[in-house]
Amino acid sequence: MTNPLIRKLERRDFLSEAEREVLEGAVARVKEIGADEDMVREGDRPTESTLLLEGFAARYKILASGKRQITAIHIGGDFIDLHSFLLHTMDHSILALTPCKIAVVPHGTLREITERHPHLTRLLWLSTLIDGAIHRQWLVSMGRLPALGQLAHLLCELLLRLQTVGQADGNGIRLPFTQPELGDVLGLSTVHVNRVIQELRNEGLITWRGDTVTITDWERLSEIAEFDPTYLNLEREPR
Amino acid sequence: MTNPLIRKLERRDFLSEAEREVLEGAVARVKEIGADEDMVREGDRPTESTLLLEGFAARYKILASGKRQITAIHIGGDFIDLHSFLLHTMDHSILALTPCKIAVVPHGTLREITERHPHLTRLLWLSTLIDGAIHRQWLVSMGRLPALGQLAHLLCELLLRLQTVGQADGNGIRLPFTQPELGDVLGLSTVHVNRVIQELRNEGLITWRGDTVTITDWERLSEIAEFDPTYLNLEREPR
DNA sequence: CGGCGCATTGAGGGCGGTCAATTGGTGTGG
DNA sequence: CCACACCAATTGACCGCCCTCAATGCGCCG
Repeated sequence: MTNPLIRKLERRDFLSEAEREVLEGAVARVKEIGADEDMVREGDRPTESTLLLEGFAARYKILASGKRQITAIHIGGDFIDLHSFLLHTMDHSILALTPCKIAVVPHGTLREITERHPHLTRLLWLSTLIDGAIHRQWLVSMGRLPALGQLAHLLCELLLRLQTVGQADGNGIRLPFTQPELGDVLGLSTVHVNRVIQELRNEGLITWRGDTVTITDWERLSEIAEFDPTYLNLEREPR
Repeated sequence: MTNPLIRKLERRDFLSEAEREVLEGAVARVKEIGADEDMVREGDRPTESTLLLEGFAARYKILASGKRQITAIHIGGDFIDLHSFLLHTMDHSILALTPCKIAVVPHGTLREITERHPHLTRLLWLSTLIDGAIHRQWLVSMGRLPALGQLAHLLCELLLRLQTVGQADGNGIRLPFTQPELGDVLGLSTVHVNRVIQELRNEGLITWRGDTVTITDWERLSEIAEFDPTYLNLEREPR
């Protein structure tokens, strides 16, 4: 199996054979994580970073009220806590939403990459910049879109991101999120998430059976979401 | 005047004399921008990045409804669109909230830094990671805090960030934002921003005269905000 | 002096929250 | 094998935070 990070980076730039080998060689070991298990916890100071190979993971913070806000959803190919390489102390936790397979990369290896492989370093940097661009887009959706548009936007984004790593089936994707989890992503209550999902269904924009979501009317869905994929940086060009 | 970026980075790590010189030398020229002027526009493909020396700037997107969401506030020392070095196409615009003095750094110079100065590269990368951490915190505030807590959190954050670059006067800061602008930051209406400010005032937590805000009760303000500065990465340690 | 945008205040309405109950699927222990 | 617990999905009733609309006063600038 090809490392999905390589697939993700090659969607944005060209990797040399040597660079691919460095990436493959950076993996110290592969680990399995159970669903609902924390991979990293707030306050930790990890000495290695984890690359998500399979499964879904989420960054989150818990508030004093017990409420939870999920700030990112990660899929195969995402270098989940590459951040901790430079940020050191985790200011949030990361949770496996499904059983996950992860590759572990020691921070020492990452440091060596920054010392010896400038182009590869730029691409790793790029992947964290794309994370930042996604954060900004979520801020826009949360701040200024009604709940319906916000959910529509999330679905548009996830379809494109999953397509990028070959995990979409046409306009259908496997989305193993519960409605309470979706509420924590969107900053909404479970009840309201349920109603908004039904509205998208009733309008004929999506079908949602079990954990499989199919976008049946991309045109109208992306219009409701005011979706513009620029922020996902899907252009392949030298970086 | 010392480059405030150097001050910002030295708050997080130690720079060598050579590195300081590289940073100083990276500036191609210094420019002045008028208040309310766009520094970069959505869709642009800049060939240079801008470092904010003095003033306040904001990243924002405009929606179909005409609504605006500000996704970041930048202060002196922030390398505003360092992102464009790797992201290439701007997916949002950047606005000068006040008259600004900026330093222009060509992308070619940044590329050379990544080729020759790995440690400095890591620190520039770090500064974009801190931006990302701030985005995540804003997501938490927007999603799960009531308006009062959200505003309180913004004030706590800005006080610490301005202190870091020596722009605070004790617990007082100069905040040249209008209430409509604040609304676009917080995702609230102007009317509600006004009411929430008054509540903070009436509770004796802050004073707000002209564009000078003083935090008179940090204890209670940070409690309302559930403020934890970890995400700002104010620790000085090797990166 | 007149125009414009910001700060402020009041009135009324709606989007989304809370509380609560029902249904159904799943896992567990008696 | 069933009783029971637990959680996700769904629905209804009601509530409240925050929005919209509107008006007033004020400061700044042409």
